[in-house]
Amino acid sequence: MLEDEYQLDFFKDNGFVRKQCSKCGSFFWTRDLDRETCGDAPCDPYSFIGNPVFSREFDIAEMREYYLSFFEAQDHTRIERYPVVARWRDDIYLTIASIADFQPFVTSGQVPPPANPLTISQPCIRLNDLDSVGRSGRHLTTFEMMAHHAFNKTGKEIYWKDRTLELCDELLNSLKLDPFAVTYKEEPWAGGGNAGACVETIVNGLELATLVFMNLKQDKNGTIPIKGETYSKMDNYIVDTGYGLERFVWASKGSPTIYDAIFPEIVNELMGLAGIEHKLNDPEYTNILAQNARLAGLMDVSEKANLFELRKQVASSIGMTVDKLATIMEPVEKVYAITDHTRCLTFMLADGVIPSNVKGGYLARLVLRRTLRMMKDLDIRTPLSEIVDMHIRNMPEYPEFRENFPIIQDILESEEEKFNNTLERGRRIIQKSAKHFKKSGEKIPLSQLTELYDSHGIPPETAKEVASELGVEVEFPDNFYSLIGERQNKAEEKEVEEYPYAERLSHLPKTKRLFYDEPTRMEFEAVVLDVFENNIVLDSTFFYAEGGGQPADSGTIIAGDAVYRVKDVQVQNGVIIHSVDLPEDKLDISKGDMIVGKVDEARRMALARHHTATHIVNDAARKVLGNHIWQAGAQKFEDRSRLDLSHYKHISPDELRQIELLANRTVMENKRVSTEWMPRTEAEQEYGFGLYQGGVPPGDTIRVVKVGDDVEACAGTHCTSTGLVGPIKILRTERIQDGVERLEFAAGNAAVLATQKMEALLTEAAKTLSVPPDQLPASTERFFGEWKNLKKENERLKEDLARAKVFQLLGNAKKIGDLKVVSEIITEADSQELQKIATELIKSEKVVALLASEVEGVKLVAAASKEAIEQGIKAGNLVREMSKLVGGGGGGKPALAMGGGTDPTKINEALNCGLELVKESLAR
RNA sequence: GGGCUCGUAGAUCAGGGGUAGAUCGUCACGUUCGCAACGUGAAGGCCGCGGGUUCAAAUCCCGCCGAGUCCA
Repeated sequence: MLEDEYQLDFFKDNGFVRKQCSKCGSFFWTRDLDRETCGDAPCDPYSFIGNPVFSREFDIAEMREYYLSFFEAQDHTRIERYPVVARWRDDIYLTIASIADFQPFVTSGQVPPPANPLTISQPCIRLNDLDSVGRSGRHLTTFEMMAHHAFNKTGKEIYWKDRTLELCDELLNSLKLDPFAVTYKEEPWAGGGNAGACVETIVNGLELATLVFMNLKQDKNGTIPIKGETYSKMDNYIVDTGYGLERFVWASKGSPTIYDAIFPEIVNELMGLAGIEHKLNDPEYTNILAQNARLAGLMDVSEKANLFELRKQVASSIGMTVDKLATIMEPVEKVYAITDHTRCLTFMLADGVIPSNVKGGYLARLVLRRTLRMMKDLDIRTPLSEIVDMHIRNMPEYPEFRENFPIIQDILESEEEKFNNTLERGRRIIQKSAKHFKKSGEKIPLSQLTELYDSHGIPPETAKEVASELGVEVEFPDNFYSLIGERQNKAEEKEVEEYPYAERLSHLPKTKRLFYDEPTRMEFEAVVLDVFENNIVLDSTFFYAEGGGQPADSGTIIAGDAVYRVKDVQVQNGVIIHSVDLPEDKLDISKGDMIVGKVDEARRMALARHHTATHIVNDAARKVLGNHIWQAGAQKFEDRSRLDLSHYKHISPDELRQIELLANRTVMENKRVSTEWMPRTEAEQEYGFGLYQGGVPPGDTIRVVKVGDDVEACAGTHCTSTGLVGPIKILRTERIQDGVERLEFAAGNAAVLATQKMEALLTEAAKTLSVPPDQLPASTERFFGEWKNLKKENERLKEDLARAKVFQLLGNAKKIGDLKVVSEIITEADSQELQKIATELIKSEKVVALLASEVEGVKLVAAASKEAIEQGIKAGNLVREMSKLVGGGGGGKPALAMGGGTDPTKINEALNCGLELVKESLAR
């Protein structure tokens, strides 16, 4: 990065000098001629702790308001916060910075910003420093990034670097900050495919703001190298600032940690619940916290080794043993982390994240379970929802939190229960495993521990605790979790296949989509713009191309005498490609021809019905289940449609009926379905991000479809009024993931057919039982019960029969030595029956049984009573040899063995063989 | 999106090609004025569903359904 980038008039005019930090070597600007270091930690310590930098203390709400009104007074428009779930992005789950609100379409210049310049305080969530939260005194999972943004274009500049620095400096001056305390450190910035110059605003060791001047984009052929990539200049250049709201509040208070600065009431409450005295007015106590925070500011405490080093340093500087310090700090750190994590959960859940085991939901569960684990450690038994309630009370500026509280409470309760179940299950699994290894006297091996964690969610710490209760040792390496990470085989990145005719298509204009203007017209004329293989490109079309979960239309294209069946329609960069069945070898069409297109109306209408029905069902589900319902995916077919919804528990049969009723009511109300093309930003502001249920469409204008109370950005074809959808019948539900429920339903004709099909099934089943359908449940229950009883009785009878046969069979027994050998064919007896008879026979003394029957081939059973076994008879061996003769195999235990084969003509031979074997065994 | 684990009696689980088990709970009987406890006994199983391999599948293989869990 060129140093010219930082030679600003602002610095020159305000008495700044450029210096190089004597410690880290980076360049910075300061008014203090004697300054040698850049001001940032670790080059400078946290000197604001116990020494506030502003004229007065601010709490969160005051500071936010101060900042936003300051920039409003400087001609910025205040913008409402965006959700912490990045609904408008498909590349990230959570909003990680204020600029994320405007990516990708505003930053790329494709869509105008909601205002220019603007100011916002955007709640952000970053989970990458999870381990440091609570320990470092400054890390948070959730923070508000206060920002002012200016979106410039070549020739239309709002303001750039000088004005940005000036605004920052004025803001700080208005807060009565010592002008000599602030340094502006040069730091090239890159991220998310963009880059630019950047200035960090640092005061007394604390970075308060980052001022990014984004004017570069990643470019293979670029000439500007930054951090191993090459970049080139963009036409649009953006002022991207980030002021840490929480850090401003902290700096204004100078409290030992950021946590004590931003939510002191909740920290104190939790300290009380954990039985810790949080004596912030005791100088000795605050000194410990302050020392800890100052030193923690200098190192990365997410690593165990560093944490121990921190403890050592703090302990020695205040004259305390490391162990004692650790016993003081650990619970305090956990309280801080719990306070932070619950605030994070408040934002996530209120903004509609449903905890789950995949995707964004997993992040919520991760935070939630970490919190519960720490609460358990501290023996805090308060329900999570009560702590979240404290946060909600603490942030009245977000009324939506209170509104969504009932659902949040419900989610938290079910999550707590799930976690307790998992823990309970985990305990049992460890106990089992521990018992197993106790027998062999081994330690539980690492492979076992990784499986416990990977498959059952049992952290090795828990395994150690539970196993030690049983006296089994557990050891695991410090880098256990990173080992787990390495075990995961990285999914191979699939290369995006380039469409083979992409180059050819790029010269064609975008196809006019006339089906939007005249949704009921199915026949049209158009001009052929290009033909290749079996593909036809037209200037305009009424064929809908596959997209938004709606399959393509089919139909015919007629060119002169030739009629071609359209089998697929796809869109590539706005150009619609009609793929047709190739009749012989070549299409008899060429550029410039006029064709007639006919869309298959029945298919189109069926798809449109299912599409409109999807919007209706989505809306009904939201009304029945709650505001957190979000479409997680959808697919339409001719005969049914499916809709995946984010929901934290199973949809009950009763809820399902309500949804179905409500959906059909919307149909019967016959509401007009309206569609309208709107500028993206305007649509977002009017309807919110609920628009993006079905994904985020590209482009600066989006098509807004209103179906009853449902408003979505959607490019699909719809019925013109809800009445045309016809009946809606929900067919089934399925849980496709934890936190996502799938509804399958049919609309219109398909709904009637589906109902008829179900009715036919019922009638057929009822016919078999000769009862009317409404008696089916009672009858099936009765029949099933009877069947069970008969089965049991049958078994009992077989046993009785077996017992009855014993006497007769023993009478026919041959004497071999002093053994009675029964060798018989029992007609019609299956192997189970043979077994029972054999078992009965060997209850008598000195008996060997060789039984056979001719059922599904040949079944053989041999059995030997205790005395026979003692004389060397092994039923298993007998059966094995006998079975070979009948063309099969068999085996078993000395007392009882089963076998069989496929050749019934050899039954007698097999039995004789058995007798011979018994003789042989005895002879030995 | 990728990986792993598990579905057996009302509950918790064992078994892992060859006679379906344990503990708790339930019921009956005994003991008791009654209860708890105890003793004796009994009932309770489409071994998740569907295919395949095999003489034989709860057990092995494939698919489906359901539950859990880790990672991105």
